[in-house]
Parts: sequence; C-alpha cells; structure tokens
Amino acid sequence: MTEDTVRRAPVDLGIVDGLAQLSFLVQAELGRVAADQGLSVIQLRLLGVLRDREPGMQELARHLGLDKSSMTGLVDRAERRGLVRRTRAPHDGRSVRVSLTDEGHEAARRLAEDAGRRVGALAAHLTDARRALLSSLASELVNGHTEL
Amino acid sequence: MTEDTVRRAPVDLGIVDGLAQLSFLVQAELGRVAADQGLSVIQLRLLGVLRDREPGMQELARHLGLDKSSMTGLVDRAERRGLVRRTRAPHDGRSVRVSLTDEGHEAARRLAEDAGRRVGALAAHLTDARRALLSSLASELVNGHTEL
DNA sequence: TATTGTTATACTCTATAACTATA
DNA sequence: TATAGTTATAGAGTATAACAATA
Repeated sequence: MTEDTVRRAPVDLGIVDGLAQLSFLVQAELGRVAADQGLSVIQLRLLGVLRDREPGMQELARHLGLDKSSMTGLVDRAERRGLVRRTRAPHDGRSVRVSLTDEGHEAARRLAEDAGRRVGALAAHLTDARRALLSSLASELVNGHTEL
Repeated sequence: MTEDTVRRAPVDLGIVDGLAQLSFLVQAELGRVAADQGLSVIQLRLLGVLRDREPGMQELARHLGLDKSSMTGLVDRAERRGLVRRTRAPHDGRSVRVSLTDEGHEAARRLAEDAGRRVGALAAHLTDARRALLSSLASELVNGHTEL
C-alpha cells in the first residue's frame, strides 16, 4: 500500500518474471536506439542480421520468426528507405538475395554503437565479475536455444 | 557417444549482444504463450499489470511506455474481447479505472502459468545455482531501472 | 508437384494532432 | 488553464490465403 516510500533490499523476481521483465527493459532500450534513427526494433534486427549475411527472403523469415509475406513488407520498407537492396540469385530464378546498401551498413554501424552504449548502461552498475557472469549466463541460454 | 563429446564450448556474446539476443528469445516465447490464447505480447503485458492494480488510462500508458491514445485502442480491444472493463473513478469525472473481468483474471492466470512453463524451460538446463544467480542478476537490473 | 516470393486483405499496434469534458 | 481521455488519421507490422514464376 505504501510500498513506494519504503526502501527495500532488491526483490528477487524469480527466474520467469526476472527474465520477462528484463526482456521488456532491453526491448524498450533497443526501441529507443532504433527510434533515434527513425526505425523500429524489427528493422534494427533486420539490419543486424544482414551485417554478415546475404540471405534469401525465406531464410530471413525463418531467422526472424516471421511469415514470408511479412518479410516482403519489411524488406519493401527498408528498401524504400535506401537501407537494403534485392538482387537476383544467380542459379535460381525464383529467389532473391537481400543485402545492405552503403547507407544500410552505416545505419547498422550507428545502431550497434548506440545499442552498445545504451544497453551496456543497463548493466553499468554491476561489478565486472557479475557483469561477466550475466554475459556468460545470457550466452548459455541463447546458445542452448538457437540450434540451427 | 556422450553428449559431452559433441557439445561445443558456448560462445560468449558479450554483455550487449547477450542481453539483446536473450531479450529476443524471451519475447518470442512470450509471443507464443500469448498467441496460444489469441493474444499479443502487449495484451499479455496489459493483463499482467492489471492483476494487482486498477489504474487509470494515463497511469497505464506510463507504465507500459505508450501514448495515452495508444492505450485507448489497446483497452478497447481488450474490452471487446471481454477481458477488461472501464469503470468511472469516484471523485473525478474525467478519469476511468481499468480492471480485469472474471474472464480476464482467468486468462491472466493461464498466461502466467504457460509463461512459467515456457520461459522457465529456457533456463531449465542451468544448474540450480546458476539459475538462482541469473534470477538475481535479472532482478538487479530490473530493480535498478524501474523507478516506480 | 514443390519451392520462392508477391499480392490482396484484414487486423493489431502505435504516434501526432485535434477534440471533449472535467477540474 | 491544466488534466484525463477519446477520436481522426496515417503508417508500420503481422498472418492467412491465393497467386505467379521457376525448379
């Protein structure tokens, strides 16, 4: 009832609420990073994926967990902004490959830099040891559930 | 042959990529939990907030990081689904209070249960000690950046 | 027939600006 | 004037179903 005025030791939310609320916190920060460049989180993610790949639409959709028809619109809008281009795949007349333009690379670089600063700030008050631990635990979860 | 012989050493993504990718992983799981009930992540979050509160629209918008006009639509759609109701606040003719219906409470319970199962599964292969550590670290970040 | 991608359609989510009603 | 909320509008994001082109 008057919880706001009482300074408590940090409450452990439990693993599920902790992960859920942390994910909302990080997503909000990524949303601000993207919004600073006039982009959405999914566009930020798209540019991030394309930094070191040149996938087809289907592969991209699988990677982002979207339907292929959603990819069409996503890539359309990124293309309209001059960030990505479609090129025809050499030996298959059906498929295209999506790649970053120069402008797209520059945007991706800025986004990564800003994300580094702003997401990094979320963990800034941790000790180095605990931050390394969190990094290791996050990687462990991600690696355990990204079996391609 | 045992799994240990084929298991690679996990790659440490670094704190920023680790947190970002973990947030995408958790959000995807929450998306599946919500989709199982025909809902979106933001509706799941709305129901979660309303479980122990009866806030006004403005307060709700602040809590979810949305504009008040976005709240109108969000609550409209939840109301149309029979999950929440608007009631007039007693001493201020301008404001309303949003609360869960019985059906909304039941949906929120199911969502929490499913999220517990599915988000919990993400951390299932951690040792108890490391899971407790992750819970503590997640809580520390959330508590450090959720000044209510 | 199967695969790759697009189109048509409908809905959700979101913000900005203008508005109403109450304080 | 200020605050609480809605409406009008525009755009992004998403999925389903149907389609075209290529393999």
